[in-house]
Amino acid sequence: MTATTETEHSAAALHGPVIDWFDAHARDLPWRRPEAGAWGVMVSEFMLQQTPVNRVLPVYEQWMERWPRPADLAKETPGEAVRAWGRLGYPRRALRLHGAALAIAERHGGDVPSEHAQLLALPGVGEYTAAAVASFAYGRRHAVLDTNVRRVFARALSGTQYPPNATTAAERRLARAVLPETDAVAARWAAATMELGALVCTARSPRCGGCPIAAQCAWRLAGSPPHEGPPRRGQTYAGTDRQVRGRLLAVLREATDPVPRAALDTVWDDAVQRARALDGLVADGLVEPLPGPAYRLPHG
DNA sequence: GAGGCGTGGAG
DNA sequence: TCTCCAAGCCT
Repeated sequence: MTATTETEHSAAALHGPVIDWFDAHARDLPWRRPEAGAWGVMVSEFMLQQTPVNRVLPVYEQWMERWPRPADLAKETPGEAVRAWGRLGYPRRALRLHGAALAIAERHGGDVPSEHAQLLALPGVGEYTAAAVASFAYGRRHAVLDTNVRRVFARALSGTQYPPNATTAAERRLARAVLPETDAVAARWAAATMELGALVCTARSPRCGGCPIAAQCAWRLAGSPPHEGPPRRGQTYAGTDRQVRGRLLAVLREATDPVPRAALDTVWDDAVQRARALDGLVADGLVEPLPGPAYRLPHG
């Protein structure tokens, strides 16, 4: 028996338990309901990129009520998308979601595309998000490799506590090898492995007592060895340009009229860093400079 | 491929 | 308090 065949064989034994567990324990999230549609799935995926579910929920509800279809968002200025994004973080995602809505309205007749390649061509849609939308919204068969799934596979299949820092070709190969054959089961498997990673096979303290595949988990069978290799670099935040950008944008989100530069000067003492951060926001298209000088969220 | 990019909750 | 980390993407 080849290694690949063996992997597929042992993986097949995981499908049932993991999907059964999902049927019993899946959270009732709004973007999982049928009425969410492909657009709801896409909006949720953008918001969930690096932001926890609990913080996404209220913003998602407001967003979908205000812009129930891509064409509705496409009519707005990008600044309105940034404003409605609120404090979810990484506001470039709001800009990209607005850009994706424009592209969907123009190139796809207002309907979120179902093909992976077409999704991937949209701004802000990478390998993960394209696979997630195709799988969750359209039931297509794709390897959906997010941080949760990578961790579940690292433990259950590879026997390590954590996956590598960056996604490797080996991980993609493994994810494809264990993907169920049919579209419907593959889509269910993708959602189930993500949920297992989010609720049970968590990064800090996994709840192995509640895991449907604990008895087959390669990491546990190896004695739960600690992580080897370079520690994952913790990102410092205090004092960075990111923090300054956040403060500047917070002022502009709250303002309805253009904000004079003098008003922005109060958010950070270091004038050099403040100017650099503001320039960066302008360069990113998150802020529009006006005569005065004054600034506002982008109108066009 | 490494580094930049927000924000806030949990341990 | 401080560290970690949360459904990534882009350059």
